[in-house]
Amino acid sequence: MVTLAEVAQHAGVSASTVSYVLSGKRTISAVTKQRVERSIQELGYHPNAGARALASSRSNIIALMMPLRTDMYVPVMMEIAIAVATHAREHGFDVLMLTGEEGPAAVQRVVGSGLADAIILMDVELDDARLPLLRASGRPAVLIGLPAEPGGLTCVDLDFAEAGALCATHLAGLGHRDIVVIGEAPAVYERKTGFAERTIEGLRGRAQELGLRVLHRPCEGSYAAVAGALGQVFTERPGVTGFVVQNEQALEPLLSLLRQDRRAIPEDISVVAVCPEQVALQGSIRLTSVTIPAREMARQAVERLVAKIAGESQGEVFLLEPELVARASSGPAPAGG
Amino acid sequence: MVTLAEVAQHAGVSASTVSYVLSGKRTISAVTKQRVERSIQELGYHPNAGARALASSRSNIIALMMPLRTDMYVPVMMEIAIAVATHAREHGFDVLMLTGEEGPAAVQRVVGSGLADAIILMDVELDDARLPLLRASGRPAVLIGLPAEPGGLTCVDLDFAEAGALCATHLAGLGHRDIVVIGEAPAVYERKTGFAERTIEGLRGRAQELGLRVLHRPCEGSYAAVAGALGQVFTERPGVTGFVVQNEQALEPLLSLLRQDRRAIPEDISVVAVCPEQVALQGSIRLTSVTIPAREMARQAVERLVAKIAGESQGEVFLLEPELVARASSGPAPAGG
DNA sequence: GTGAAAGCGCTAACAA
DNA sequence: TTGTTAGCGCTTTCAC
Repeated sequence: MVTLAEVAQHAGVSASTVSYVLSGKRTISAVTKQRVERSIQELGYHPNAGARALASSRSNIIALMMPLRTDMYVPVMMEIAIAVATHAREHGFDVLMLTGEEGPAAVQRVVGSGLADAIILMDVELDDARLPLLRASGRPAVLIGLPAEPGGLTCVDLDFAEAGALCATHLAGLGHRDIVVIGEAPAVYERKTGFAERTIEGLRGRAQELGLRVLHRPCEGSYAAVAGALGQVFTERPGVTGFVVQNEQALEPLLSLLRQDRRAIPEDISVVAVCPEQVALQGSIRLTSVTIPAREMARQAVERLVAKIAGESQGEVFLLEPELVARASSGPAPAGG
Repeated sequence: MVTLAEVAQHAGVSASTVSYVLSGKRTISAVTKQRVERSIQELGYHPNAGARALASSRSNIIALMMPLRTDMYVPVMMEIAIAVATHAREHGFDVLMLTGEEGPAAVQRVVGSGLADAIILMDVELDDARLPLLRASGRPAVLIGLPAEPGGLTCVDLDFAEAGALCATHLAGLGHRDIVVIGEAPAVYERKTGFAERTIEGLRGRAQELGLRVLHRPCEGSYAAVAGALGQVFTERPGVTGFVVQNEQALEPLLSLLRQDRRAIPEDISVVAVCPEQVALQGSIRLTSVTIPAREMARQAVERLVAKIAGESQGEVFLLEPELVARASSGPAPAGG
């Protein structure tokens, strides 16, 4: 293994000079710099991560804590994780992947040991057990999601209330009066992550202003569950003309069932989805949707975190402005109402 | 920050004793051990990861290199990643997530710096640029996937050839004579990851033995692409009665289109999928399938890697035996042929 | 069964 | 602009 000392010797300079060439924390003459860089090349030197972390008390690692449930919401999570890793690298950080299984203790472990300089928490619950530990640790942290009490922590999330409101506005603008929301699985609401609730609240508020009638149905993503929900919905609300769907898994079953039921989209029924753009585009019909900007959330989370590590930022809540893109799945409410 | 020295002082023992209590690498009297453990508790001590890595030249970190493409094959990748992290923790390792963007250089970086003790590579291509670097580094590594030249490297993968063969056997056993394979997107074949090719080869070989006629169609996962492929297929092979699908995305569109086409499953058409179990179970019909055992692959990869880190294992190829589970989507070939 | 002490490879004062 | 040096907190050999 090549060490900094060997590089120094090979280049005929002191160890600190090599270190400073690497870090750029002090001005080095062009010649010296070149000599050192050449030696680094020739010897194939890689700074030892452990030694560096010990001496500088910075590991240049960000911990990313994933959700507890593997099955849920998967594409978004994956997209966020990859984007976090990518942006972290741009700032010289690597990403340590923590799963939920270890529980809140994982926070203490990686932070207490100095393994990670900072943490990003995904899938934050309203009253998340990890938050007290995080606050106590004093380490920089960013939450992707919005707990009930952000108090001092930095949060990045989509403004789901506004997302819901946008759906209501869009459908109302097209003349719909009676709409149904197919929501996430009941388990999601039970876990109290908040985003699903915020969506429906925002939607309900706007619906009231606009005189829309709303029925909300949490629903599993399986074909059978969607079929069941749909059956009930059409019984309870025969006049429904608009669907808002916040449940990736339920989307294809829903479209498929409506088709079987000879209800044309968007002529008879309009559908608006809250989902990642990719999902809105890949199905049997291009869906009008409010995009969940996974990458942008990841980017912001990393930027905020890096700023905090550098001591340049305080706890704040950043809600991304949602955008509704009208595509082929929504249109004017049918005349007969 | 609490250090080992402080714990030692608090417990009235030497630093090395505390270290040995922690590592268990030498016998300690019960009393001493208890005293030390109490001090650790009381002071809230966490061993410093950097110092530990420096002194022991072991980081207790495994690097997991994800695929280059975010969009492809996502649920399986996510499942593997989570399972790798979980099993790694069981062996005291954390997992560093590397994305493909950094390219093969990432291998050198994490391994050269001692950041990671070992690497797991996902989404391995037949002629993967990372492999020479990996071999040169001499670090323990496990590939999930099977390159053209494993030479000395440990590989874990599903025996896709056998998976393909199982599909042929199953359909032949039900009396089908004319089958179509809906494969992965052309891009997957172009990338030469090999698994898709191995499947079709295994299937073709068995099909020949059993007198099956086979048409293979790579296909994008979009609804439109599947519709196009299906149209062609029924023109070229009007007598087809069996489909084998190795393309998660294409599954729902296919089922939906067959339904629209008034072809009943399994009465008119049998469908066998190669996919994760979850995918086979969640759709509109429970699919006969060969399971892609993501978790098992992850588990094996970690076990092999840990063995290699401990110096107990050499390079070997482990192909997991596939299993076909007959469910509702396959049945006897229709009588009329 | 326990302690003393020499590093591990690097960073960052302090000096020049 | 560069060099000298004292640690960073831990592991592990050597000694008892």
